[in-house]
Amino acid sequence: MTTPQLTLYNTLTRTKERFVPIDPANVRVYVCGPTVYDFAHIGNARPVIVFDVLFRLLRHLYGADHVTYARNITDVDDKINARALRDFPDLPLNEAIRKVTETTEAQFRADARALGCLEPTVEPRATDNIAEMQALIATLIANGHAYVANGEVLFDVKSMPDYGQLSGRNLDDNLAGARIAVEAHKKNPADFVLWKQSADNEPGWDSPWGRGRPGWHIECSAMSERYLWDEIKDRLSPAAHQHPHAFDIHGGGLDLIFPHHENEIAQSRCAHGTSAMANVWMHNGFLQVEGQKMSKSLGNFVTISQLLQTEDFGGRKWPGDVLRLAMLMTHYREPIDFSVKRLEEAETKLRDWQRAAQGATLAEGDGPDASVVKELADDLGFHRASVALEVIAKKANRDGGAAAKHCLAATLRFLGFGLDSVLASEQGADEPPHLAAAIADRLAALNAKDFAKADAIRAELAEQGITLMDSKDETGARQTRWEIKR
RNA sequence: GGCCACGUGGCGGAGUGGUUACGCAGCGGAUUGCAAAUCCGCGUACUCCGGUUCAAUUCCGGACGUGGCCUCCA
Repeated sequence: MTTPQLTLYNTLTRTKERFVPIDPANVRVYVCGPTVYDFAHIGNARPVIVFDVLFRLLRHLYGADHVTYARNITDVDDKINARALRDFPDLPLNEAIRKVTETTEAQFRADARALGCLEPTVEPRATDNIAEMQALIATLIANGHAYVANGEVLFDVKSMPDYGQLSGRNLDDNLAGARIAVEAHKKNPADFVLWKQSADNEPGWDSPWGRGRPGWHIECSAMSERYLWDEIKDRLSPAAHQHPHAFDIHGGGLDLIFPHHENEIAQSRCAHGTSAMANVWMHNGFLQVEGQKMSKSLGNFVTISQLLQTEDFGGRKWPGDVLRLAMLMTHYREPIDFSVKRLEEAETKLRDWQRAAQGATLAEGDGPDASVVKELADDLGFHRASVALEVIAKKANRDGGAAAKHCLAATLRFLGFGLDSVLASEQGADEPPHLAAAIADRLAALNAKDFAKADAIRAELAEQGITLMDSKDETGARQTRWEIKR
């Protein structure tokens, strides 16, 4: 089997391109992670899931030990401060902030796990990288790309001739919008903050520019530099050293293209004097909820944990991998209208696959089917991959489909799906009490041709959400399997 | 106002310059004591208006519509 060529859509060039890693032995990916001030909502779940699929695919194509995936945790931010003051008014600010960020971060990790996502290779926190940010800022000042004004350090966008490449907009276009507040101390209205002063009651770190805190964009420039270049550069190939500081893929939501990613590029390229921060820029599309923009005021704001743990959405709880499939049913760059119906469809599909894969025993090294990998390798064509999966499932359901069954199970595992999350079976440990006795009674009734009694037992179980499925074994004796809706 | 996506059957969702996936739901059949599960089969679409072409859902232009960014945001 030949390894398929990976193709990815690059926002920078607005085309699908063959993916060529700078160093195939060290494929490097950075994705903007959450700002930990509140529960992650289902919109946040999309990039987490999409880039998890990319991570899994890269590990498959290049080897699990040859991919570094960094996803940051932004734990310094004015929204966090506000939340800390609101929720813990009696605590000292730093302690209150830690409470907010620690609980939110733990919740985020739990959510990501429930969605079937692997942990990234590194999950750096902004507050652990303040020194790196300060060093980067100092370099930008020394290079003439940043200046101090009014107690702030600002990036000078005019100092970068090709600023705006990623978003495809130039500074004059932005000015025409006239929605950028003009601040007198800025040389140019589009100049953005690298470091800002903190009041005594705000979190802050000492710096050459006074006690303050970093701007948002500088965090990602500093952390990607540290974890995708500085700390691993000794292992990188000579070819990689031809392109110092640059890494392979940078991802995030569509909304981050401007200004966040644009500004990251400006900072990193100007600090290091390079022509590219990352070679490929990938952005996932947005989602709406039941046809409307998700917002707190509309009351359709749904968090991941609400979906998993409460009955707020559709009157029931949803398994994490159903949410995962609902998210992946649509290509990652297309918009999604998130709805109960969509979740139900995902669940139906997942249940079919899990039924077809039931009974397979997997070994550790069992990998995905080539047809599925091939579709994913074409710009993460998950939907086409799921069609390939359906083909395998059909084979598995036919007589003598043991090989297909095994292949299906291995592929599901590879894609991050459980094998029984929407299916409870006799193999499961959670058999309801008295079920075995009820089934035995019913079989006895059937053998005595007492269909009325047998059907009564079946109806009673159905009310408990248990579905019975009769079949016959090789000898012609009746067998009963069961499933629970959960 | 500027920039960027998108518009396919009841729903989800691929794809293609000519023969029009796939899934769900629906319908019919096989199987079943009856079901369920499974298998087999069937139907309906390419926003609108121009243009290019022997031929467009697919290419070009325009209109309309939806969403996003331009300010914190996945």
